[in-house]
Amino acid sequence: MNRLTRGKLAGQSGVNIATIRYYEKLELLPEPPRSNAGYRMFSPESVNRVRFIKHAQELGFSLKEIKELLDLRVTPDAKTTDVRTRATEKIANIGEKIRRLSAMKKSLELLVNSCCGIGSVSECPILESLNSEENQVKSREIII
Amino acid sequence: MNRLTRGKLAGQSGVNIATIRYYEKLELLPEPPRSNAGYRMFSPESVNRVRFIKHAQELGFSLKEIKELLDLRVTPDAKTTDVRTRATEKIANIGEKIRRLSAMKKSLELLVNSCCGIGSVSECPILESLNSEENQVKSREIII
DNA sequence: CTTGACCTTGTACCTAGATGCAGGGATTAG
DNA sequence: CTAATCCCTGCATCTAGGTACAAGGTCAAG
Repeated sequence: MNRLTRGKLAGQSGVNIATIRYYEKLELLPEPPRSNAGYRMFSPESVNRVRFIKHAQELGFSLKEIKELLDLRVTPDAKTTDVRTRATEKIANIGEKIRRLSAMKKSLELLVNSCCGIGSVSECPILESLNSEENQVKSREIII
Repeated sequence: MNRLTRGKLAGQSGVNIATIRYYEKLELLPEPPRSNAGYRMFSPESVNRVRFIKHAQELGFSLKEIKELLDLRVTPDAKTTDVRTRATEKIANIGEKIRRLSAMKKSLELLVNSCCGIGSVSECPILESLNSEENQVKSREIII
């Protein structure tokens, strides 16, 4: 079955071995079965789980939020509508992040393009992304 | 000129007053002029700066990275090519974040859509986003 | 059957980011 | 004028996330 010790899991997912332990404590990783000697035996999918956690952190999610994301699934006992509600909230949340990142990207692209021209560039170009964000919020408010 | 004390800046940008002080120490905020009594007099634009910092944090940027983003501008002394290089790197970095968030969003949308149907849902749907990420990486590698 | 590299647990420590407190001055409302 | 409320500085503390260390058990190579 090719199960992994804690060290192997850490190595393959590119984190410190103590981090695995920490994630176990926070219940980000399911409690793994143990060998006779008491060694943890992680499933190979755990590697993806740890990688996902690291990626999600880089996207600004806290470990608590990441746990919520990982817990989003349809199980026999879970109320389907509840799962759907939570998932929909997350989708909106993620959409907002994408919109903000896009605004930042756009500002930087403007900066790069203006570098070669004579176009006057604002004092702090990236701050412009905030303006476009606010404009979007305003227009949404007007619509609503 | 409508300048702001530290408390006012904190209030208007929705952060704790001590946070402003902390950001000053890290040079995320330019050192403001002082009143006769030694009070800080922030410009109104500082509010946007602080808001930008908070937003960028939610997108997974560290304060150090945020400083780099804020420092991206064309100045008489700065080498234009250098600014452009750094900005281009940031753009790529942000693009990657957008791709990952989009993958996560897609997985969750799949989950929500499958909620009402009979479609079998994977054990942990959001982890699927990783797979699509990796596929993209693989295809890029093949191309390169 | 021993040695080195791994595993176990508990506990202490570290960094980033933020916040609180204390002791003293400035400002403003009554 | 005085009390409340703000501001100043230096220093201590807090949380999240992560690491390190120590004392002991296990396993695999030689």
